[in-house]
Amino acid sequence: MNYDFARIEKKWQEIWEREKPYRAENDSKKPKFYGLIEFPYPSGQGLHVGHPRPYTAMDVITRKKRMDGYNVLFPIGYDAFGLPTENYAIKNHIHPAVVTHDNIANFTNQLKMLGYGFDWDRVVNTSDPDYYKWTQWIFLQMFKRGLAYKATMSVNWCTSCKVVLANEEVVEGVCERCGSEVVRKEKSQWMLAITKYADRLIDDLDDLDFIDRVKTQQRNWIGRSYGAEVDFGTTKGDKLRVFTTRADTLFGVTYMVISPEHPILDSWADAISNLDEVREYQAAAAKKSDFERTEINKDKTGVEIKGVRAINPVTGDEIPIFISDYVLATYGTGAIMAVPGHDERDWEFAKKFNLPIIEVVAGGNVEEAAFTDCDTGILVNSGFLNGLPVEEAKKKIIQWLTDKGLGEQKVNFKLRDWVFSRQRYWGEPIPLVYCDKCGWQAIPESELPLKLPNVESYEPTDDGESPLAKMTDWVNTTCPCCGGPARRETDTMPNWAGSSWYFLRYMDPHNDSEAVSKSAEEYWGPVDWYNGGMEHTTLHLLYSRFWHKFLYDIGVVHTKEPYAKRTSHGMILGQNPHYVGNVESEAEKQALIDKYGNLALRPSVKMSKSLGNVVNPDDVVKEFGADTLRLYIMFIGDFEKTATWSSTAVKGCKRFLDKVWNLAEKQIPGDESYSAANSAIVHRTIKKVGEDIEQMKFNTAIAALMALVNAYSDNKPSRGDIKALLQMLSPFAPHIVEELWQMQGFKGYAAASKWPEFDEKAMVESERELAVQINGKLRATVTVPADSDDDTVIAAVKDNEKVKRQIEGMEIVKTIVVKNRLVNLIVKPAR
RNA sequence: GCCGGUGUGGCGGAAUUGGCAGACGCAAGGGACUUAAAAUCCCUCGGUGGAAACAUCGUACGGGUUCGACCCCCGUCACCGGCACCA
Repeated sequence: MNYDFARIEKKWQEIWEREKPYRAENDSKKPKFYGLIEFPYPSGQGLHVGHPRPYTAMDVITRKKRMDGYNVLFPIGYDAFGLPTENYAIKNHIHPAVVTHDNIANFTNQLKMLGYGFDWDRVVNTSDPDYYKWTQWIFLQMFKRGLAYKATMSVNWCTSCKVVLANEEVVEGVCERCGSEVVRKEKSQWMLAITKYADRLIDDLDDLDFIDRVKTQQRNWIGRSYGAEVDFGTTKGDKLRVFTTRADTLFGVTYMVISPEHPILDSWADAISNLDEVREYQAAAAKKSDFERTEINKDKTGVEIKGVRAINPVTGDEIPIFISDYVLATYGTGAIMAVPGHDERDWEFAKKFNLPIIEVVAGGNVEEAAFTDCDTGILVNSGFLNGLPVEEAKKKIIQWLTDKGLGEQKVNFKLRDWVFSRQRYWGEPIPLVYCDKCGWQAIPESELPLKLPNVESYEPTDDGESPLAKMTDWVNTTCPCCGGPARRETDTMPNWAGSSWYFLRYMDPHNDSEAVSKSAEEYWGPVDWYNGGMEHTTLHLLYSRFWHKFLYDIGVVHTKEPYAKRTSHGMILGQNPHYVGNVESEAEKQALIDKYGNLALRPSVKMSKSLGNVVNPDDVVKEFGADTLRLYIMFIGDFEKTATWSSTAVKGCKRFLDKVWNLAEKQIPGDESYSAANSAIVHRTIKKVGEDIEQMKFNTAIAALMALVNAYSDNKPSRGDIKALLQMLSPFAPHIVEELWQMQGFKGYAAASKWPEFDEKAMVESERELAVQINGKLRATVTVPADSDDDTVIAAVKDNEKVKRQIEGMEIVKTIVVKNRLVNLIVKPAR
């Protein structure tokens, strides 16, 4: 019979709403467990089927933890500031706060419909003044300690959003959100000095339980390299400083390259004989976007600076200087020493401009290619470094340079400071004012929150001013320092601000005197397990680690790191309607390839409206119920890998729940012990499901539950057998389980019951079937009592008819016995 | 180019980490029940040969180590993700 999921799910959701069984207690004696998921951006489209994957996973984990006796914090909230809402508001002339409110209401309904065990009393909303008061407060603390500073610099500018972007928000030269072209623009911006934390952000990864690909990506993004800065002399008599990781190759420098933006060029202007040519190259480089400059990296361009030459500090040789846009102004010193023999880019440039190539590290052929191996190379043609391996030569030359005052050891990072202002309306106002006399000043903390004023129009201006700039009443204020006239900052914070500390607010969400109380933070922190998307690795995850480290430094939090453990889920893809595998005839296939190109070759693709392959969770719940959706999304495949939604495969999970219903809908009499026939598999399943949940192997946990139910179909389950099944199923399918739990007459919530225990001894069957191999090939199986000793096993094997036939006339030269598993007989023909 | 990952039936995926490859599920085929369909239940389901017993091949490809390899080592190919002139 098919169970009435619609009635049952509604019934239990109402009960949970009323009785709040998932509430976390702030003053509990129990051990705590804080499980976190990335809170959603409340978009107008509502929840899509990608959301339930990480949510259900952490719901299952936290439900299991509750059954293990933990005081669990599993919160939810909304990352509510952001551009899509603002753009929608502009288009439809509705206040973004109203749009946000409606979207949140919709999300809340959808999340409740899926039966998640969130603590609904702790919901946070980043656009709520009671929340962003503390976002502003944290920013002010950074400002007061010099970590927030204003700088005029070349920034990424999205031509469509009309807003600056952080480096992390530019993907392949286009805007991460809207996909429009990103150009460079000179603007005065608030910056956060994340680079001051670069070392700690790398080093502290070592002690964290993050999956490796997250650690690796963060390390690569921060991009620490150890090297040296070296001063080269010039014929102008000044110095040109470079950064290099290969100071050992100093004797091999045959020319230098500086970036087109390098400031030293201006001071050389009167000495440069080909100044027009140089200026022309600079102008051409300035016009290109970063993307264009890196896109054409196959063909290097450059201009020699005639009239000024550099002097190699170790050889005293005069060498030419070039400008080229392959040298970045923003990394190192904006100038490099070129060692074409041992650097691929320099080699390429030297070949093109016919510059000399000197071998200073033996081991390759520098006429054919740059030799860059640091592990095997030995220094040659390098004076006092000759004969040394690369690493030793590096140390020796850096010491030499330091002693002579020509250079020093230096660490460089790819990571840039975080561009923190946005020229948009729907974000946290930056709580600073500018006074002509006193400069930038923080507003008094008593004036927080600095609320967003209502504006007539949210349209950003083409010249890159925030819509707030038009609100002169709001902008004009008095200086908190001298009392004179001052103007408010009109840029707002990026949407990454509110999410950089939200996990702390969940610990103490209603506190109006502190961001989070000391006692709440000391009890709940750090987050024990944080699951989220890989796309946030170098954005939210890095930013929030930075903020947390700052809060640690000023004594707000007691741990160096916000998250003890980080895991990540794979995306849910949709079926590709244009996939060539869906059609039979060759002509149709070719037509699809002609029409859609590479797209036609993929069986599954990202869900999108234009492809019409979007799966709406509401529809799935309506047809199969929330429990089936939850179960299927966990069963769909390896949690870490991308998976493709299959509307037919969902049915299998519904059938499984129907089977469970049919087994348990009638009250089973008796005590709560396991039946003799099922005892072993029940114990095994308890072990398997428990361990699999801990390791996020949800698909095999569910497979084990299905196998258990199949066993119950063969051997009628006892009351105890059913109880164990319901308890193990409870984290995955809480509605049907509570209904059956109640019908069986068990007390309280199944979700509040204690996770069943297993006994290793009870797990093994009394008899074991062993594989019998002859010369490594499977030939038979024998059944022996469990844990039989080798002699018993061998005797049983030799007694087996099939084995007898196989070893007829053979001599057994070796016997391998693997306890409770297999026997391998190595035989050869008897002489 | 560099870093990380993946490759197993028609499909999603298992395999106690070196010990019976294909658990569990989907799809498919056959049967039962039904006036019929749905639902449900039973059987089959990697390839080849064979009524069958059984034999033989089989975890991207080529080699190696081992009594034994999806798993370890060497090489090759393909795909996915991240970074990408970072000196």
